Amino acid sequence: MITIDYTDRRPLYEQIADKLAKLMLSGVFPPNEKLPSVRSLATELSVNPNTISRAYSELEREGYIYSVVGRGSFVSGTDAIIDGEKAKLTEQIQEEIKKAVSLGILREELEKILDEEYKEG
Amino acid sequence: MITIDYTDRRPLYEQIADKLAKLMLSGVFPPNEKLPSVRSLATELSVNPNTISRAYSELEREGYIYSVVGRGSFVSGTDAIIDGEKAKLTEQIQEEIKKAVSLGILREELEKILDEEYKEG
DNA sequence: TAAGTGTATTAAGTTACTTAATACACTTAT
DNA sequence: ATAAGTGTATTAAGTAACTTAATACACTTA
Repeated sequence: MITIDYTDRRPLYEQIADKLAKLMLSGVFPPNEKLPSVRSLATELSVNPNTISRAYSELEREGYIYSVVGRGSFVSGTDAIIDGEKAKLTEQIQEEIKKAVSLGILREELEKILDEEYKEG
Repeated sequence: MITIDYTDRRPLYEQIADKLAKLMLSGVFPPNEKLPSVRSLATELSVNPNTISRAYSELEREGYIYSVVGRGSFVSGTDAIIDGEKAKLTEQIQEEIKKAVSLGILREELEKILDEEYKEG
């Protein structure tokens, strides 16, 4: 479900939180769905439970999930926020692509990046 | 000339290299201009000379500057600087596209932006 | 009651970054 | 020639964030 990329410079908890967020946004974990328990996900990823706990804390702080002692962690509905972020990010990307064009970066270069990032991962 | 932002999560050498790069691109340091010496900039920023040395090494690796023992460090020609800037912008775009993917933005949306910006004319 | 849940604490280990103190070979100015 | 200034390299030590490890607690569920 999640694979850890050890070439990634970011801390594990951040990387795991990001991938979980992506899974939630892609619908693998719909709103109110129960996430894997801290201990089970730690075992699955061969990582310390504290690391998962921190990843979940970050996700909770960002509004993606909510956790209840004794019950588990659950996906919260964040669709409105996400739509806003999408629009903002899209504008940002367009600005950077404008800079790329003026610097003479070829479209093929950017297509190559799209191939990488939209590969599955 | 340069101020250090201690809320920035990146390492000092990277932050300093970035700001120097921007100064070069904005023309504050024209091609072939002599940069501050490792020791003087270290003193000015209250930072260890090794940290400046590493920042300069990064800039040299990226083609922004060239260094000569006994003489100093100098801004490279415009072409080299632009190459460095291209590399940096490409990295930035890749980061944003990563975010786009995790937000569920479809590839087609980004292709549409590319169509707009790379339209001939 | 037993097992599973999130959360908290303390300790130890790891890694990258940073500082510090030197040293070297070289260039420039005196 | 001498002194000062240059980039670069090395070794050591310190710092901070991250990670692992071992427990413990309060709670919920089967």
